[in-house]
Amino acid sequence: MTFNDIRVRIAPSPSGNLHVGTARTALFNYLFAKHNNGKFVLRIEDTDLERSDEKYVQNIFDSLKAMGLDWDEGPDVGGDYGSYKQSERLELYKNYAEKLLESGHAYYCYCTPEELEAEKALAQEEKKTYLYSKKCKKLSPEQVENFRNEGRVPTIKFEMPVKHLIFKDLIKGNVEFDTALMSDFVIVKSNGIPTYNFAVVVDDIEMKMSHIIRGEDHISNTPRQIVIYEALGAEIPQFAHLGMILAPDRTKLSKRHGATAVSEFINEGYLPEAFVNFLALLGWTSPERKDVEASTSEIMSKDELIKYFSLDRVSSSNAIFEFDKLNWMNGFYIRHLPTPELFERLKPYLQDYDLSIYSEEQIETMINAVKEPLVKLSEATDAVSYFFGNSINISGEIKEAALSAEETGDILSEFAKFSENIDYENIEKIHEQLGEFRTQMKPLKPKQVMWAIRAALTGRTHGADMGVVISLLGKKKVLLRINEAINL
RNA sequence: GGUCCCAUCGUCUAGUGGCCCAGGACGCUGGCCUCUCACGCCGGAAACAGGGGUUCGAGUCCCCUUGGGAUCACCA
Repeated sequence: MTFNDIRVRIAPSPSGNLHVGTARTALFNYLFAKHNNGKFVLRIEDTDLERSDEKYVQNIFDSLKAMGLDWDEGPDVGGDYGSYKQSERLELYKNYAEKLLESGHAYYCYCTPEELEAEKALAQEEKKTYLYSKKCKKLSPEQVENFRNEGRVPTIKFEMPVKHLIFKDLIKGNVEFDTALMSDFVIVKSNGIPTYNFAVVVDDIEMKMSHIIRGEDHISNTPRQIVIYEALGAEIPQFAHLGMILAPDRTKLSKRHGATAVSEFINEGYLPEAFVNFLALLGWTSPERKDVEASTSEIMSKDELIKYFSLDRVSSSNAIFEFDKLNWMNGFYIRHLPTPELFERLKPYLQDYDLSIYSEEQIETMINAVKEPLVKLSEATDAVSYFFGNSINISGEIKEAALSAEETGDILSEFAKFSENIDYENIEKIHEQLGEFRTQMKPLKPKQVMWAIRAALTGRTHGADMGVVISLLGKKKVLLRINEAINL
């Protein structure tokens, strides 16, 4: 098999928004494909009529696109092996099921759910592994006729061949199963819809997948899928099973741990590129890079990830999803974004403000002054709030902390006078003038002086550079706020 | 419970028998910078789950124990 033949896929079921686990699997598939000059395919597995919803298909599209994981073939862009929605491939599965029926690998099963339950309960009681009795395998024509008349609609079951099965997993190594312990299983439901294990195999064969990279929750499905490949005489793809992503409490990542959908993270203000970078490092590490400092060697663009990615550097164990590193990384990306670009990304979070009162240049100055501590874009809303509106609210807490000292009144009234002559247009100059003011206020401590002015002007005990604050606010608002603070 | 997978700092991990009294990043922490928060810079604490082997030598190979995870559907 040449490198050009590499074809991988991500096959989410649209029964919810794109989950971070699925997103990470998609990423690894994407990186593997791109690194090897292969194709990355998107297939929607919507055979669960009950739970599938078109709105989730849209969410999957949007999330994948936001992450920059563009697919070469998929429901919207098409491809040589479509349709890329399972619900539109029903005829195909039917044909394959027919083949299996003819070759004797599969048979009709008329058992009712109740009968099956009873068998399982019995096995449970005897503490034996449940194996279907196969009683429907050798039904006489009369019995079939009777069941039909009763109105029973059969499922199609695949007969599990008994063998010692080994497959070589590209991440886990050899994985072995004894199929004698595995029951015959349904491949076509009574409603005519194929089950997952059957549909994936048919699709992966038809779509010529070379590698199946997925979560290790699928390991136990693998032997069932392999025997279908064999029954169909098809070439078996290479498997690679990724460890799970766990929540900090070491259980499966779920809603109760907070956000689990990629779209939620993005809406909260995580940059897609930071999120992708973080996800890539959950289970994979770059080989040592001599072109960069160790301290930033984990910061990688999509192109770098593609360049360095390989399956043999993927960890075989589970990984815990901790926010600390994601937060740091997101902040790092925010800090390093060119200002105009950052402004663009910040706009959705600044909608409540009248940005037109400032020039583009002033906005950029403002953004640069508040961006350092941002962890998420959404935090910008609060971080710039005091640059807007005339008066500000000063909470009792702030008043207590920064404006309650005896000298505060003096500092503020002196500053009110001083502010008449500030050069508001020139931030550098303001810094110098602020220095002069601090000297003027001696022996009061510089910190105390600045603390009071900051609190009066911003209602905060910390925030943007005071030169920037004063410059952007301008004389009118500075005076207004100082006077309001004096009269507090 | 059966079957399968996994096991290095709190977390993500480097490590493929000697280069490791175990390296990096995040977090934590001490200091510097400083008008605040932060950023940045310099330093620190912090791990090979336990027990047996194999070997001149084991974090690295084998076995057992323990722990964690996954899976046992007419869901995917």
